[in-house]
Amino acid sequence: MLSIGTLAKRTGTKVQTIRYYEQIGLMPEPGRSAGGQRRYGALELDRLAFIRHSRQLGFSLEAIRELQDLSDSPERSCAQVDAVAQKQLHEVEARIARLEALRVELKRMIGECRADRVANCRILEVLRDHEECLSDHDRPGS
Amino acid sequence: MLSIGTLAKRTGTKVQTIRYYEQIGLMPEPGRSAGGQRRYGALELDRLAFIRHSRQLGFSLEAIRELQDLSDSPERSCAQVDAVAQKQLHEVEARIARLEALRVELKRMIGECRADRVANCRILEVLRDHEECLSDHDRPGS
DNA sequence: GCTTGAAGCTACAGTGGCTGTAGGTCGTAT
DNA sequence: ATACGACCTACAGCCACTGTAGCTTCAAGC
Ligand SMILES: [Zn+2]
Ligand SMILES: [Zn+2]
Ligand SMILES: [Zn+2]
Ligand SMILES: [Zn+2]
Repeated sequence: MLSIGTLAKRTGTKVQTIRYYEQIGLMPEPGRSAGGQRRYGALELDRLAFIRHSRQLGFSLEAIRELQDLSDSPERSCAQVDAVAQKQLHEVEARIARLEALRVELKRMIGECRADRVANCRILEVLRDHEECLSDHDRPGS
Repeated sequence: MLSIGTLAKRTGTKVQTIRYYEQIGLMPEPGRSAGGQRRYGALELDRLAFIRHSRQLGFSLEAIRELQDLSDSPERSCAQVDAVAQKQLHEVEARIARLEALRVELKRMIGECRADRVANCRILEVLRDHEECLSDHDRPGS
């Protein structure tokens, strides 16, 4: 039986994160010691490892919930699992494309600056006026 | 003089977002109509356009605050502006590298799945065990 | 001048995925 | 028996917004 701290160390997770996963129903409520402290077994260790690895691959907690549910019906076709992964791949590719466009624009901006005074800094000029840009980049953020 | 709604339309911003920028001190407190509604001029329009364009290029609100402050000292060297942009470029490049690794791993996972049953779905196997992966990808998220 | 409906106002809660803190309790080694 | 680290709950905070409720103001049409 593992304490929450030991489980945390074994999976590279913070203690609070494990409690958070329990709170949102992603991790099951574990057994407790006589004094009320959480005690975990191998099952929970595997489950948390699955969650963490999926997070590292960029899956949302919602997607992970879906994958876990699917994983509990071993006889079903894995088409839905594959669909979740495909969707994740598309999202990653879309983000890459967007960031790649930003990269080009930033690099151009920086390359055009003659390292002079703020008054005629090319970077600020571009930031003030999107007309100076070559690509679109409608949605803010990354 | 522009109402907040007109300013929002002109800059492709939501009304609430403008009020939020004011709340956190990124946009100045504007004048008000007799009835207490916000009224904006060309200065505020420019300022908001700068914020929005910087956001589209992925700068954080904190970085934008810094860029605005620098922009107010036109005689200074633009080295600091360039440094902010460089840092942003590095962050974008780091994120691309990370996402690229995820992309490869996801694609491999999906490619190896023989579209059978959940019980032996390759995708779930990889998610259960990072040993199946080729790359590291320590930090969760994207 | 009056009505009406869109647009504005404040204040606050919620998003995702955690992270940090305060103030108390439990477990275990000595 | 005591000390101290690990645990507990509950809640606030992060980023950059977005949405809602319940009200007030503005502007166009008559
Ligand atoms: Zn410059
Ligand atoms: Zn642009
Ligand atoms: Zn499969
Ligand atoms: Zn892996």
